[in-house]
Amino acid sequence: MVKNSNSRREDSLTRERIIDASIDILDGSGESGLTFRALAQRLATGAGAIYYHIDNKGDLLTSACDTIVARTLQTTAPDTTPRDAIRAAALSMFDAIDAHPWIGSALNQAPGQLPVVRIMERLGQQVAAMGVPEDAQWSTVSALLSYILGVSGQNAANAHYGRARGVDRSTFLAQVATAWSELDADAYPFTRRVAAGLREHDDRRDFDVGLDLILNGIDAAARGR
Amino acid sequence: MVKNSNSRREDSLTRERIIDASIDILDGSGESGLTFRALAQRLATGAGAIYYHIDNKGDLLTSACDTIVARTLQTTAPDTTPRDAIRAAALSMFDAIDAHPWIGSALNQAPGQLPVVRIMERLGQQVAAMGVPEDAQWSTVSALLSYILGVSGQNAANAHYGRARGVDRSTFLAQVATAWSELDADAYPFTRRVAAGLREHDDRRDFDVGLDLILNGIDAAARGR
DNA sequence: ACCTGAACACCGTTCAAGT
DNA sequence: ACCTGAACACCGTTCAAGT
Repeated sequence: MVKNSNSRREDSLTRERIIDASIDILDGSGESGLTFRALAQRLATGAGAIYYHIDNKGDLLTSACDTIVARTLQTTAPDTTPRDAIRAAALSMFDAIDAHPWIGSALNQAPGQLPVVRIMERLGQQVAAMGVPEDAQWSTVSALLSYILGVSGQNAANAHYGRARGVDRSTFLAQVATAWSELDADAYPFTRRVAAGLREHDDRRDFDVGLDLILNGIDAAARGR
Repeated sequence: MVKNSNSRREDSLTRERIIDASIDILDGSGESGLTFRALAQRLATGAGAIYYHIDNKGDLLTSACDTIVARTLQTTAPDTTPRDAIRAAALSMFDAIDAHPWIGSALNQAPGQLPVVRIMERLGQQVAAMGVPEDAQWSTVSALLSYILGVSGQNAANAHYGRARGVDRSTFLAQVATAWSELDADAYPFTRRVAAGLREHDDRRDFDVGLDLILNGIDAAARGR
């Protein structure tokens, strides 16, 4: 903080600048667009220079993800009920993944790493505040976290799939809906029944409803004994 | 079925043989071990020959995953309560992912594809049997599916991480636990408190508890109105 | 200490050529 | 119809050489 205050040279290579450039590339071209060559070109440097500041590609992706997660959780309302705080944090994560789909994939590749821990910590503090007994807090938080990461991963995969095929999200969902409606009627009655509605479903609302289901279960267990 | 009954030539290349070989490689060397070159060598053929039977690597991975998922769901007990049937299906999926960690990753890369649909269909039929009203079935199934896929993905990532570092699962978890216990005490009280217990936690039991939480929420909602 | 960029050891995929 | 295997267009990562 004190010494080496601001980088005098505007173009000096720092870990922060590398991560910011990575986020730009990831937002613009998706996960497959982030290569060391593309990154080096954007930063007007050599590919090898990046390794002076970054361990490897996994480190780069996790750090970029962590920047977004930290930013996202920071801007979440603090003084509400624990349950509302969990919901607010989860929904703001959903929105962040909607805006940066690659995060969903990055989170699922970084078990126990900082970005996941940030989410876990937020959940854990609020689960404790909800009155969940101490010996049940871990599994409760795990359940919430798994649910959030599961939705994240699927959203990321949907975005990735759509991008790869060069179609937008809704046309991709329409293709899936068509495929589902053509499945065998005896073996897949539920999937066929649900296929038609797939197009007009609101993912964010579905996420919220599922969250409510889990929170109800937690509340019941916390009050139950 | 009728014509071309059994491949006369023991070594003729078929889609099925390719997928079986892929499963062997994935089980033995993980996702990064599955390359077209390694596969071609194992099948004593050229790399390009595989493309005559398989669209691309994604298709290959999804198909290999689907083989395991189909096998897994097939061997699940049929005549129990809907709730028990959901639990049995989910736990057998957990065990399958434990045995073949790459499935967790494959499932999360194949949204709306056959292996995921198989799980969804199973869940959907039992959710309907639980008495969940029709207009709530989709979001209910989505919640269960997201939870299962979330746990899958994390298990797969844990296995992948461990393999990459050349350590087994428990030493990897021990490393994570150490890192967690060294986090800032003010910012990460929950994570630090939980770090010590990470080593001896039973993932399968945690998964079961979380599942119960969601199923309780579903039961309450189904009876509630 | 920090950066350069060629080189290494791989990938998935294609495609002319074979049978 | 099915297979071969060289070739193409990439990757992440390393490392001698520069400043």
